[in-house]
Amino acid sequence: MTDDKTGFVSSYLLYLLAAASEGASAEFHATVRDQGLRVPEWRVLAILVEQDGAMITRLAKFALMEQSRLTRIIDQMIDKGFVERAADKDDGRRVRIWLTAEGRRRAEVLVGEARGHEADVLASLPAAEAERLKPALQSLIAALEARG
Amino acid sequence: MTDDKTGFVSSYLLYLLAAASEGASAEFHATVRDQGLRVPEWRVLAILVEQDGAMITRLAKFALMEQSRLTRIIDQMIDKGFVERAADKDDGRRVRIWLTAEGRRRAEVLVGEARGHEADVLASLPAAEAERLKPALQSLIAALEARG
DNA sequence: ACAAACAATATGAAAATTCATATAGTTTTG
DNA sequence: CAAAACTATATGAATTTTCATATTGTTTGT
Repeated sequence: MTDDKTGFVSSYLLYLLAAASEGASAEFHATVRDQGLRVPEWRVLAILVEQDGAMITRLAKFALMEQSRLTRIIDQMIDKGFVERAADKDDGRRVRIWLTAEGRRRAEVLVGEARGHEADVLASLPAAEAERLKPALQSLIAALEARG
Repeated sequence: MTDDKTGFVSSYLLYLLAAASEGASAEFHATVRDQGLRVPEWRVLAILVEQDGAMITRLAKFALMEQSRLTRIIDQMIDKGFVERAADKDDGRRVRIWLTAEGRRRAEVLVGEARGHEADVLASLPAAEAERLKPALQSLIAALEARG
């Protein structure tokens, strides 16, 4: 960050993406930790709010993490009383994860704060740029997916 | 990723940033690993190509990782013969990291491939969007830094 | 209906990461 | 100039993450 605006790294797309992601997330992650949650737990909760009962594999894909890691995070979230495991009755291999009442409460509070923080970040950009940012990212993500 | 284009998460700025970063990086990280390097090692090499002799703290900031983690990664890179440690002679607390010949060779090959991959990713976007992507990210990063 | 191929999750063991703090060197202050 | 405050790096110990693979259940092909 400090100086060196000319080198390879500081104008390299993958670095810019990582730095933007890191920088923006760090702000909100402080809020998450203040509420006694770890970042991966917050990610799972956020997904479940709208996809309650999702299977492990799907959660892992969305939360951008490895399946075996997610499995262990779910273990912890169960211990903390945020979610529950339940076997899918049509396909015994599948395990579906459901929010508990407490989990949903926590998730909803955080989602509200996340929306606020997002608005805040976007507000710190020129309006024209703020408007184009999310579509640009969505289009990049779609392009990446399209290449397999 | 699969469906659900409407929920909170899939249009949440921080998620889009993380997903774009993850998705784009995953492609290139395969190349990095094929060359027997770990991702954090590649990050350090890329920075050193243009900031050889940087101190630990600065490297950590640029490589977006914690100092104590970087210290251990440097240990490994020394063992592999990619970099060397040297105390700063003006300030004995500082440790500067220098590329070895082998380290520079590796770094340069990878930087070349990174440029190629970046061009490739940008080429998979409409030209108008490709053009605006990096400036948009730089402006976001700057805005985030400005808020401290 | 059976074997083979496949899919979803879990788990052991090794390795990496984090967190708090120790250590060593430098600057500031009274 | 000594003590206090600070800065840069390293390190122990606990925790997380990864990687490979085991386990369990399902689908497909014959």
